[in-house]
Amino acid sequence: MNAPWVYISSVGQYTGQTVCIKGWLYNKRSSGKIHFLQLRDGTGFIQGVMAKNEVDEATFSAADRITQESSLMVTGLVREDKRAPSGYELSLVSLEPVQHTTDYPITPKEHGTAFLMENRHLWLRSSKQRALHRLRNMAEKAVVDFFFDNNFIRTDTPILTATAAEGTSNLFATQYYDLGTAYLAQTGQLYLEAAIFSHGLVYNFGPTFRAEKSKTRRHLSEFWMVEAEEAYYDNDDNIALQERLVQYMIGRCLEGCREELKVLERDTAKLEEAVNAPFARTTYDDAVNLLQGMGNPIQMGDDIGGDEETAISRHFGKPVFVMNYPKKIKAFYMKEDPQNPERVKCADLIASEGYGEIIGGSQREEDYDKLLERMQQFDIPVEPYRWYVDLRKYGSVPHSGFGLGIERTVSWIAGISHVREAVLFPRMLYRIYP
RNA sequence: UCCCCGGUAGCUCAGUCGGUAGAGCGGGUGGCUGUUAACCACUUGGUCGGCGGUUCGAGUCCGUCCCGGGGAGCCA
Repeated sequence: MNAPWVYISSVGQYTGQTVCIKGWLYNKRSSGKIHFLQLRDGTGFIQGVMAKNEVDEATFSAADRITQESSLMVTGLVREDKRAPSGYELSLVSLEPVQHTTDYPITPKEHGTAFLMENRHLWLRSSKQRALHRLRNMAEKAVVDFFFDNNFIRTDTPILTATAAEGTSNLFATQYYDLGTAYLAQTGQLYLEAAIFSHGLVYNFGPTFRAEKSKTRRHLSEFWMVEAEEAYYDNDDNIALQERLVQYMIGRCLEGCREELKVLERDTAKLEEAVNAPFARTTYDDAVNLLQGMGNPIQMGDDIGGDEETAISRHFGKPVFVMNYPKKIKAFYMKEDPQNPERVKCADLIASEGYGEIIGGSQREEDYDKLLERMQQFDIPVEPYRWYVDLRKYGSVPHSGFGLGIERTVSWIAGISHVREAVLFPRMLYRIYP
């Protein structure tokens, strides 16, 4: 049998022809003299039908014995069939097991998340997980395309660093030769700030590490972040850029991942709204007043927590930028608001539908003396940051930047309840296996 | 670190007032030519998270430890 090997995704081009599919058995149903084999090959799913009176006895009993998640190669005639979800079926003429699986732990029935996380290496094969990671693939492609098309240069920043950007706690430490302790980067921002003086507009995309002892649906110890840094952009330019990026990402996913969003049972109405209408904008002060008006006990000067974010996002009904936070609760490098020195020129983007903060960004302090003053206020030693403050001496310019969390953004687009599914093998407070 | 919830068959769970350990799914056997988490019959399957205590008797009550889940703080 010399049937050509084809992928399920392109099987429609072979209607009426006999083809070979190489893949795995997803599930099987049988009615004694007819077998229904649910096949997948990485590109899609198709049902193979084998009737007893159409094949020899050995072939029929091979299909009878084949088990869930066995690898196999089959040949069959491609047929259009209205009863098939994809519109196509395979009339099987032969079946060759590649490896016979026994006792596959994940059945087509319900499982708890603890069990599924323990079997993450197998869970990835499930259709919802497949859809999710294909959606992530599209979101990442959108990021790269967006920045490329907008004249940004991808300048990936180091993962091993000597210093902390935002305080020394919450960092993973490791021994670095004879040079002392190195830390896994929790941001590449400071390095990107150096790169704008070479390229003007830059971004990075890579893993970032935070040893926060957070156990919530929004936290990972290792997550992927897109960070951009823009010379001569003020806070408003920065926000406008973020809005365009997020809308582009959602638009590409809506357009290119219709099947995946259907598998994920995502109600896409809110996403379509987000693409077509401007995001809301508010200030920290207005948000606090709003929350207080809703009976929230938040005080002026407090940070905005998870519950407050949800309340704000519900109020606006769409993604919302919260701008100009108090200086005291934000990082040292953020630029003071000239209108109000107690506030900084920053913005967090809170996704809609309760998905929380997906972007943190700000205009940076570009003045040498002001920056040193702020570092002093935050008790940050200058010496390890000598190179960073140096940037304010040699052609300093106003500039801004932001970081977007990929898993949070993908979770929102996918409509899933926990970021841990949005990354292949999540690293969390109590989980590093598998 | 703190608060809340949970741990019973391979998986998902039920287990009343402290009185013989249960179901569905999975596995096995048989049946079924259009199944869609197929179905039907039979069958298999237990260190009730560990240790200690109360009791004639503990899955159930008490103490303690371990493991997991969600949240707070912090953040993307």
